[in-house]
Amino acid sequence: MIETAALKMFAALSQETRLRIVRYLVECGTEGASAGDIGKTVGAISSRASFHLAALEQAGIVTSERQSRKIVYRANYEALGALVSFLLTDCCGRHPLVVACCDLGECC
Amino acid sequence: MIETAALKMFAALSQETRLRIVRYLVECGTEGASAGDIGKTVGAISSRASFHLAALEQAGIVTSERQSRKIVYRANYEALGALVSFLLTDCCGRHPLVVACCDLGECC
DNA sequence: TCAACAATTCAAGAGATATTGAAATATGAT
DNA sequence: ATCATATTTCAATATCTCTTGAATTGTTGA
Repeated sequence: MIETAALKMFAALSQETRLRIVRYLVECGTEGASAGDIGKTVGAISSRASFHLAALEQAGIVTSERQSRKIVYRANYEALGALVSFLLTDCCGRHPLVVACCDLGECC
Repeated sequence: MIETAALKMFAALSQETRLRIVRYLVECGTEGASAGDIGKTVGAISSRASFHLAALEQAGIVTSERQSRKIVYRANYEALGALVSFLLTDCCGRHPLVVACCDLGECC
């Protein structure tokens, strides 16, 4: 993962509404959820939900697909995994204290 | 880790200069580095380095300690570990795809 | 076609963030 | 005391981000 991509992802996750969206979509799994559904869940009017969903998609954290009238959003697990990897490896050099603190066991 | 703390840390890491500072300080280990040293390393004039170091300290990502004339900054490995944990567990629910993508082996 | 539903786009305003250079503070050496 | 070093603080400016409500686009069903 390139630094600029990580910066965009961190920026995307640094906003309350967007972080809630991500957590909700991770729960939703491969089914995903529609923009309207997401907006209701996180308490955002349509334009606001749309704004933040666009930001998340721009950052590569979610994907979107039109399904008839609705647009279904899904978490991009690969991207999230890459970000965890970036943070753990590229930023923290898999430092023992970091590994210990995040309960990763002995394998890391 | 509480959500607001994670939001602050993500915001702190979403800025190029600050991300560079963090990566440098992680390399420096327990010795840490002075503000001037950090500024030169990441290419920032003193006031800018100071501004970003304050932001990182505010977010809990680094600590500071005066040593005679210099102020030594150090990476807060516990906080970074907690953030990795938050991202992996609270945000991604340790989803198999995420775990796989970030090369965490079988233990997670 | 027309009405409804779902979502995005747009414009405007408020607020936050980043950069710079100058001034201020703190420490140590002569 | 005075000076040099190290860092922070401040003011001004520019830019980016977020929110809202209204207008627009796209899709489906009567």
